[in-house]
Amino acid sequence: MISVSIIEDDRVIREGIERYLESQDEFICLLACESVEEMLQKADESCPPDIMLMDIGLPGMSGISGMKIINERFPDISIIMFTVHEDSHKIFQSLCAGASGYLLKNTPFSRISEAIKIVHAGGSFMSPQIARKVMEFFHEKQKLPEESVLTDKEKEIVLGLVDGLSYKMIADRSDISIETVRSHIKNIYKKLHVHSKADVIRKSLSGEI
Amino acid sequence: MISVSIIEDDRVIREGIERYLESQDEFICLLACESVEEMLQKADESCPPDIMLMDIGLPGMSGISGMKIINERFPDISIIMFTVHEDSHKIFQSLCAGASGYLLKNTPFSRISEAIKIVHAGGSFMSPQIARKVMEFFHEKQKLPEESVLTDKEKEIVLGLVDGLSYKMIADRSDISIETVRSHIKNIYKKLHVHSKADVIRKSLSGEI
DNA sequence: AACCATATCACATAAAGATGTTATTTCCCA
DNA sequence: TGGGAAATAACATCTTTATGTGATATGGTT
Repeated sequence: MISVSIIEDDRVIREGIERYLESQDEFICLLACESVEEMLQKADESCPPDIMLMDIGLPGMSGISGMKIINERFPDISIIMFTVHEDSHKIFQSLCAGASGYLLKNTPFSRISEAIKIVHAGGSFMSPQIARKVMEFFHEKQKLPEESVLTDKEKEIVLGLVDGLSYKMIADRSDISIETVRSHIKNIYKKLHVHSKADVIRKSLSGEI
Repeated sequence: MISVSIIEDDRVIREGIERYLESQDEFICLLACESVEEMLQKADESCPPDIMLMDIGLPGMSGISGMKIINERFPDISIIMFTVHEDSHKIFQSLCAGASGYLLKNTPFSRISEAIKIVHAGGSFMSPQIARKVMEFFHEKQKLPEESVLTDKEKEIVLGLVDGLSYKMIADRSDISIETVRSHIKNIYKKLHVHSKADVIRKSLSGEI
């Protein structure tokens, strides 16, 4: 018998899952709340669930913040995120915060119960779209040997941008005119196919340049 | 109809999978080889399979080296690693080399065909034990939880900046006015003692926020 | 009830950035 | 030896940022 608690603000979804799990012999649904706050208030410290199924986009405290708290207070609970978010940031935030599973909301009930069983058995489950993003995260690490297309001068300018300098400051530091800095930056943008300083900084810091 | 090729040195396993796939209407098995070298020699350049199922521990060239070559020569093939290895190093090597799926050899046929279908549809699949290791990789990343001075909303804005969005785009994404974005950013700058987007991006990417 | 942090929005303005066009000089190499 | 990057620079123009001042609404704290 696997005990499960649910945090999900959409009543229809919450009660749907609750009823589905209750209809299965192998599950018992301890609590179904609509916010982390409610869960924290109602949770029975002496009898935590095996699995917590929680939404990310919750009223009040976000699921990601909530997960950290729940993980601290109940370290034995395995948490499965349950969300519409396919946004990479959210996914990696969730994984870093300690999720043991990541399900998209379009997942059928049968799959949800399967994921719960997998996680309870010590495995992890991600919806295929999520798994794809996670795998792509690793793939990118691989395409480092991309020799920079930038010239030495251009790299020097990029370093200035990364250091947070303005065009004027870069010009002073390299002892060239601000117009030359502009010129270099225009070329850098063309070569990297970007249109803002932010993109250059991000690419540079993530090792893409 | 999904076309599949197999590289697996164990004849029993190889032919077992081949026969199973051929018995299903939705699959066609193009090639079943016992080494990367054999595959490379026999492969029909004009008609690559949709999916390549390959072992890691192969005679001659390893599956990981082979995957890199296959990925280069046939960039459209999605590769599913199929192995007994639960060794983290092998897993991450495979993911970095471009795998789209990772199945343990104890996976039942029905699950294998399911994984192939998922990958063919653009998702990814990992056996639960593998998914667990991948997730644990991220958990470790969460070392020192330095509490940010920023509010959730402010963090949301910061993410927008890091993504290279303009104020206008951030406003649209968060469904607030650009004036509110300005307002948040002013507060963020004050809290972080910075005076430019570049500084925020750098701090954020280097984990200072 | 008064207070404070948060989130929202507006107006204003100076500074910085993005982008196009054009031009000169130097140095390499085919 | 002439063509082509690379570095330098100027001018123009439009967009985006940075920053101040101020206002309203909400929710929690004291």
